[in-house]
Amino acid sequence: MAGGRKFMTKSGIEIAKFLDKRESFASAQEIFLGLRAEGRNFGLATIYRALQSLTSTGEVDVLRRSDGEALYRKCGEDHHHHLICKGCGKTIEIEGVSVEEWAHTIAERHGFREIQHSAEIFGICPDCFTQAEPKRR
Amino acid sequence: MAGGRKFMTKSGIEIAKFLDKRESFASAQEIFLGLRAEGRNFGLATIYRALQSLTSTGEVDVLRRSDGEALYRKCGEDHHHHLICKGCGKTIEIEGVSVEEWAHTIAERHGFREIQHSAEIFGICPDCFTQAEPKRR
DNA sequence: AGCCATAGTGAGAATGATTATCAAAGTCAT
DNA sequence: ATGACTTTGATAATCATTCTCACTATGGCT
Repeated sequence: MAGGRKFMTKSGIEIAKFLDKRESFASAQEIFLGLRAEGRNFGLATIYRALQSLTSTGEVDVLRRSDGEALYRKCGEDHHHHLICKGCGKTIEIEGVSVEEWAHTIAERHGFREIQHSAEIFGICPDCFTQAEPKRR
Repeated sequence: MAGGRKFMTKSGIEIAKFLDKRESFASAQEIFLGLRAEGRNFGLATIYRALQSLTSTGEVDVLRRSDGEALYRKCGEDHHHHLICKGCGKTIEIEGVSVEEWAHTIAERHGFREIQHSAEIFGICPDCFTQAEPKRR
């Protein structure tokens, strides 16, 4: 079920590499600017295209910031959830067996099929908590 | 912690009532059109303002559709999660003690503070499953 | 090498939700 | 009714994302 390696264009590979180096979620615009800062000038359209492709194969995870902007991150391919720092954006992949069970149980109780679920935890990481000042924004 | 009743404008009250009658999440645009269909012509700006106010007091829940559009729903004021039908949008409020515990445990293990979490379950409800054809869209 | 077919790129336009403006209309205690 | 203040809503402005389309790179094939 885990999408296997799919064909990826040259720019797609570079964009994936860029995400590999980050430990936090990044918006398409941040990726665009980040690559530009490295001298790699991709068009926004290319970035969005690559991101779509990467998310469709499951190589990249997406989630929505509260303002609706999409954030992307390169992750392990197996199912997992995230613990995200509201200060610096640092993201930790976590497992959630109890969440899986919970979703399954609830869904069954109500007769729902084709279940998916989302579960993320947000908070302030120890670094940001001690430094009164968050690293980002 | 649960935000108490806050002052609400006249239109805000009408918009809240409109949401009261729905059992599924609605976008701002849907609310706009729905009210208009009832002969209540509010400006979009007014709808968005009321929605902001309602969500800030916790009277209305927000979540993001996969395309990033915000969806609103009048809910019980105590903390809960949602089971949402991907077919008709029908939404059921559910509790998730195990999720709360999970979030708390994980956060503590990593030293995170000021924890929040989100957890929703999506699936096809029994009605939509039997009728091959979903009610909405 | 030269040539075609096809996929990939990117500047800029188009879309669409949300937010900001701001003048006009409503509210209310005096 | 008067003035101080709030609410409203038509419209313009933002901003992320998607679409267009001419142009370029690529890969086979001779």
